[in-house]
Amino acid sequence: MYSINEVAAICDVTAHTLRFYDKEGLLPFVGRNEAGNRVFTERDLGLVKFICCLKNTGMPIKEIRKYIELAIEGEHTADTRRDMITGHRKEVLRQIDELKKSLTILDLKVAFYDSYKVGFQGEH
Amino acid sequence: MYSINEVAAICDVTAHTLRFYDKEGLLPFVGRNEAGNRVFTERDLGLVKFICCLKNTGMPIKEIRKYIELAIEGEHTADTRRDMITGHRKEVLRQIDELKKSLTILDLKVAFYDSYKVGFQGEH
DNA sequence: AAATTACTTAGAGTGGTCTCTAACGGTGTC
DNA sequence: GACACCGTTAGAGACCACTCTAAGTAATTT
Repeated sequence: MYSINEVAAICDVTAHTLRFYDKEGLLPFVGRNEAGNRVFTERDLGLVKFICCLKNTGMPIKEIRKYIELAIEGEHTADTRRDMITGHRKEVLRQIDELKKSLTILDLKVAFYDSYKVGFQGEH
Repeated sequence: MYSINEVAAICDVTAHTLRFYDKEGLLPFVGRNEAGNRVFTERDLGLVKFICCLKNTGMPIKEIRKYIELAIEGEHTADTRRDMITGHRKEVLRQIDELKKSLTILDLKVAFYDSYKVGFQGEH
């Protein structure tokens, strides 16, 4: 069992952010103790980690909520969820590809600065 | 010579965005024609493309402005600019690395959904 | 001459993701 | 009992990067 601050530390977010996610419907699975405080099980922690993975790869909160809602709904939504993840996987591949292209441009720029240093004159 | 809309089309942004960038100090090098309209040279286009490259890889507008200001300042800022780009290059490498890690997690999830389909029962 | 098109400006509004504040409640230790 | 500490809520505010509006100018087409 984990407190909100423990989960926050593990997932590298603030407790504020987790409460914000809860308010946005991303954490409907989280239970409470007698005092009304959020209590995260090991399984909850795993889901939060996955939510952070989706967030870190640019999935909007709305779509993450949709995914969570489907997960809560039950087994019969598994196909839809699989499709969401494979679709998002493609998007992540696209992001990686774009970043790699940009990296090439940055490398060229650095190469220019280096060539400039040794006397080559060109445009910047 | 290019109009704002031509540059917008080439760089896959809107003219609105280019004017916004201008207002933010990202395009101080762009000239005007007799009518007061922005006119982009081939060299300007190259710089806008590079600005978009920086933006697409997550460099904040403030930092891009700093880079542009240095470039305008002259040759003696070349070292600083080189450092900015190599620093940003590292950041892009970090982004790619993180995306690849996230991709692995997504792959595992897809694999789970597939194993689930053929009868394996586990956590979701 | 009127309409259309392309551009201009200042400035307001939007959307997303936090981020923080204020006021409060319950638990543990001295 | 007092205080620290961890948690709660509603809601305001911040920040970024646009995105759009309103009102206007200038050139071109019909």
